[in-house]
Amino acid sequence: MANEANNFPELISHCKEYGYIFQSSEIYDGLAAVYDYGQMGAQLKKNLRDYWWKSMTQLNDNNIVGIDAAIFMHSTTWKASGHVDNFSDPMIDNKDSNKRYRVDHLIEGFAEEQKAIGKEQLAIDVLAAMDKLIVANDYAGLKKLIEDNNIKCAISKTCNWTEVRDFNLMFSTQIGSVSEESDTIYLRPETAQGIFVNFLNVQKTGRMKIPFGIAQTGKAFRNEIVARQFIFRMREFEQMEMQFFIRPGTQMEWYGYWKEERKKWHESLGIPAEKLRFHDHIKLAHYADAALDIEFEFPFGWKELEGIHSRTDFDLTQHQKFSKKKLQYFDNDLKEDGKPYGNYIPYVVETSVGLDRLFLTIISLAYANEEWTKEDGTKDSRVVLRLPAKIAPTKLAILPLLKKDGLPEIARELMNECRGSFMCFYEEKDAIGKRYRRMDAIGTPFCVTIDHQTKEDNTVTIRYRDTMLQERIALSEVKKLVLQLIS
RNA sequence: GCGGCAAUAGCUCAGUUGGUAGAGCAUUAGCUUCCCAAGCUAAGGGCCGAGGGUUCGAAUCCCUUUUGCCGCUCCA
Repeated sequence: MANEANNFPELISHCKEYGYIFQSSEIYDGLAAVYDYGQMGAQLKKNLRDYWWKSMTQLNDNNIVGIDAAIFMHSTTWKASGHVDNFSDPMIDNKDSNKRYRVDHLIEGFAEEQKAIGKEQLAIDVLAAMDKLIVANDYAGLKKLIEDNNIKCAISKTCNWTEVRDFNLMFSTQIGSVSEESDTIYLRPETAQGIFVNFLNVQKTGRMKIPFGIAQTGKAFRNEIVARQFIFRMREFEQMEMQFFIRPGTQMEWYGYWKEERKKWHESLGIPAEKLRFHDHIKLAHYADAALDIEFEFPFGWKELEGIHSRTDFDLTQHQKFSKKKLQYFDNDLKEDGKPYGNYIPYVVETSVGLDRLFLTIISLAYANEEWTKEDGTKDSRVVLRLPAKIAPTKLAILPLLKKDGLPEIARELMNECRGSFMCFYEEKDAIGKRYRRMDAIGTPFCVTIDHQTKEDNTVTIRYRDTMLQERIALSEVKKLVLQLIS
């Protein structure tokens, strides 16, 4: 039935055609790796976000509260987190070997070689020129310096270089007066730091007792050099993450707990277990003592959907150091020896999902271009989005069979009854079959049709998207039934 | 970033050796229609991704650029 072949380009067209996703600034030829969500997409994305938020906070047994921190943060935040220092060096690529070098390392290496063969003055001159250019941020000058001295790639032995580029992943801007260095601020490259800097605020004002979690959804920004595959890797994206604060030494236990818990959550959205897998990180980031990805099999391969990281006390320790404010917790629970655990900086286990990636996961699973043979032997087909009813943008389409004989009036009445409880769509144009197909294409799980019989016995036809089956139910039961089916 | 392919209406595409754009579907208005699109009538919609060049004349040839997909690379 469904297309087994790679239907990714088809899915991208469908997303555009039915108002799910548009390229940003499309009338100006677009902006690379930035996308807008349309009228359907925005609602689906909101439903996914709400579903996550509710299951993390309202329905969770583990004492989790939500916050909404600003995108702008004090610039010292990113010094503390390591984002500034680890990624601010100009880089250059060799086009033949595809090897990437830090520009200063490349030139220093050349100077060492010159020194070794006795050309000390040249080495000194080159290094002096480099220092001047780096201070001036003169990237074109650096490239010229490399070319003028015929500095070669160690692998390809060629001098075929790209432009010199700054590989810092953070976007920067100015706040207030634009002239002073200290006014440079960054668009957050991750939402996590907004939680860490608020750790004590939340713990104290919420009287939170360890273990507890702080959840947050929000935009983050990364100036990716290569950003591709539709909405999978975007320069502006939305994260849904939760930092779970725990007693030191218990991190592996909680890491294991959240790993399983989060996989189950994805399965609760109808993602088949065989399309999900864990991928343990071998090379760990500077902040983690254990890390894994929950991967999904996207149309273009297995890729990260969510990250689970045991971040130790790295972040809170760093913020304590840079802010000179104590970020510790007093644990009154008693140890085996009868004394309280006392003061400590909590350890953290993080769960972090990309909302846009979850969106892509859900919609790529839902999309199907189906064909079948009818009883009379003719072919029939439809394009359908089998979105789970609980997150579908529109839940119910209300369709008068004809736009006369008082049928629209009954339909409008039902619309008014239901629209306060869930998203409804009213349509009286075109043949009923055509309207069903349109609802299939945007993923509406239920359609209710009002016909002449409705006027006689107050019953309607409800038609199910996935099975295409219909049944007759009481008009008065519609709202109750749909509410039950979308919960 | 490197390499490959591509860009014509909302979508899928056609456009012959260069002669100032077409189709199907979709959309809108109306008719028809008592439950699964592709009946009827009419209408709207594109200066061919953008800029420059060659030419009497460019969607078509050349250059630059933007955007997308694929492979490699990258992803603290």
